[in-house]
Amino acid sequence: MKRRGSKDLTVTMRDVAETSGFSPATVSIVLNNAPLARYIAPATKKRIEETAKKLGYRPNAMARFLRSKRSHSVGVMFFDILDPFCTPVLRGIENALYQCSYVPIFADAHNQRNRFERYLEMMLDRHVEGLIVVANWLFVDIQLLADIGKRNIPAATIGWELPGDTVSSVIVDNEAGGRLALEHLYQLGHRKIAFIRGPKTLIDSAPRWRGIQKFAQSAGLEIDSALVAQLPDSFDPNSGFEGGIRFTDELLQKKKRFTALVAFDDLTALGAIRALTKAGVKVPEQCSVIGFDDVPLSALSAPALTTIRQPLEAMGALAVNVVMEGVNANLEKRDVNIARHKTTPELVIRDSTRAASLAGADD
Amino acid sequence: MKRRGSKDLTVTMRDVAETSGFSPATVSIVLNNAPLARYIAPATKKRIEETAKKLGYRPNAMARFLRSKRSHSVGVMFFDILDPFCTPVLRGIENALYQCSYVPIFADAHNQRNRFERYLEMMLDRHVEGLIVVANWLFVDIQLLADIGKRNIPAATIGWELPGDTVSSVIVDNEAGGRLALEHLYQLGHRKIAFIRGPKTLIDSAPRWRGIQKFAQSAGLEIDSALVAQLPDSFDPNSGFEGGIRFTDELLQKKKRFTALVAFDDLTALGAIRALTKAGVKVPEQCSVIGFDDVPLSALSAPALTTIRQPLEAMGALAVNVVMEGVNANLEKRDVNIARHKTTPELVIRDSTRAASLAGADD
DNA sequence: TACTGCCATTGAAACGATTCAATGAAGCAG
DNA sequence: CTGCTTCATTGAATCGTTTCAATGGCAGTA
Repeated sequence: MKRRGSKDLTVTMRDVAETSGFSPATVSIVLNNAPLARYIAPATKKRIEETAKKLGYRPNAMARFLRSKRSHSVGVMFFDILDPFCTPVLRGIENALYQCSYVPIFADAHNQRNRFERYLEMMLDRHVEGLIVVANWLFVDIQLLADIGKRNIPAATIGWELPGDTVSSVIVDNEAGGRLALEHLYQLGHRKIAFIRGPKTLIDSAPRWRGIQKFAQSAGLEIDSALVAQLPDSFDPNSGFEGGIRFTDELLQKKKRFTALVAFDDLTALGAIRALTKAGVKVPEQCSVIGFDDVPLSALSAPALTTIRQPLEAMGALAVNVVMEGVNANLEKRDVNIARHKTTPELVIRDSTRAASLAGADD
Repeated sequence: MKRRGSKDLTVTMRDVAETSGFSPATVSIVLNNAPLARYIAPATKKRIEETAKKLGYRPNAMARFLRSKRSHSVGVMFFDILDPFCTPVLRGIENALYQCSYVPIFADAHNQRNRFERYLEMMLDRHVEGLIVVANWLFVDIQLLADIGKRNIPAATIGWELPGDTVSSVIVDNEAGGRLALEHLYQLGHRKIAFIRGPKTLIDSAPRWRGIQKFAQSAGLEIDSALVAQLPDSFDPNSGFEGGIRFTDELLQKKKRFTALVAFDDLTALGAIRALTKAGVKVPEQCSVIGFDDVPLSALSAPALTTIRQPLEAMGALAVNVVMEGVNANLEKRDVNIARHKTTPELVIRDSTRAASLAGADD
């Protein structure tokens, strides 16, 4: 006795085969439209497809994966999903994967190395076909590279680059962004400008600052080092906000005049605005503030934040494309060549910046 | 010829068996600590475990799932991940699943019914052991219930209740929250209070309003219907913000005096604040505003938002517990009884509310 | 008639685990 | 010495597919 276990309501491929009068092999070939399907008689195809539909047959993904060694899933690892940076990226990834009928296996490392490794293991065990790592904080070393590279699973990082040639990456052109930010303020007539630089270990910090410096130089603008602060390293995604408050306070206490402030990112900018407002400095009337990233809440803050936009959703989608390209290359035994994408940042003007000439009497 | 395919670096259970000198059966029993492991000699166990480790054996999840019919994964479906409500919930779910070594399969319906159904199908195909649906917008009907109920996959909804007795739910006590909000303003001395109610189709709207009404009645407070607005139905998660602006504008145009405003949720509150500020009404000096949810950005807004907090992260974790309870019940052939949790909201006082007596001269 | 090639279909071997019934070896009572 | 337990291990079936090589029928060519 094979089936007939009355209560078992899962209909298997064998069921379809038996009811349609063909063999499981034929059913498989037809339903997957495998190469051999060229030879199958149209009538047969039709009968099989109909019975499959009639019985409500759904292939068992696990059996299929086991045999074909394709899991149709991609690991998606975040370093800290609470960082507002991540949500649009997640959306972009999810959407792109959905287009390919791939499923995301979601993981959040909570900025903890062991958690990251544990998840990595779980994903490898599940034979994800690709891996996407969203990391704004520099953190992981060569180990990831080794694990992933060896099993040649196509991988891509977002917001972060890895040395070596085994992992693709999608990042924004931070230098261009830094330039854009300062250029905007400069064109508004600001000359006394304060800066809050990013944490040293954060990979974005240096290029953004470089962009700023380069523009300053080319415009003949002098950067007053007394007006430059730097955020400390931290894993708390809200630390930028606190830092923005703290360093703006310090800046204000120096009694050095400035009419504009470039913040490392949006959260920092929001903190800066909070501090300025509390100190009685009106934004943007008395001081312009510009952020970086354009995280979702920046449009909602008061005043709405002028910022340098990263195309976060598009970056998520791009990473998926890169990974899927790798998957297909593997499949067709082609060589996988990794990609390094640098997306273009965009100035988004809202209400936190204003022309310097209109800025009220200062101090 | 069996193995020795030189390049195949996956080590299988058979490899462990051969190298350790025992049979695959024994290896399986030892490595899973199956019931029969009681009878296995300690020396054998040790040898097997050691060779497994030495060879770097990792069980093939798919083979395991196929045979054992357990996927160790849970579907996690959001109606719109861009809603800031979702992020902390996701974190809570992820964290709780991680504790059980379960993996979340992430899906985002984008508020689209067909997308929801498609994802549901994908999850069923993958034999997720449980399902969690995070929905703030009422949307899906009996179909979900049928699909899930029939295959008796334990399911739980967050932020939303389903009729019937097949799906568990975790929601906040909206009525208590509504009461809390109004009570706070009342105790601050506010008597002329405006309200922006939630969209009709949204399940939270009615109970929150009921809580408000009940408190008003018990306190002898009169609700001026001219000061009550209602958000329209919409799927855009940011519509609350726009709505907050629009209806506050309308309220202001009526020239009816009010010293406080209860917004349906935080985004609405932020919109209201934006509109008030633009109209020259200072928050909280001239008008207090209270929100609902305590989404992450509420702490960062200017002024920081006083709100009714939903324990979002805890709710996510709770849903996981409920589902895992169901999974275990199924496993032990026990009856699965669904749960309906109602969590307690909490007043979070920040900077957007202030005592009415201190409110400046009005109009 | 025999050989070749194409068409349509299928048998059976994987894929890598889990699990149950079976086996053999001891230990012990009668 | 036989029969019964308990202990330690294993053979073989199974989960539901995919896929390769094989099969037999049929038409066309020599």
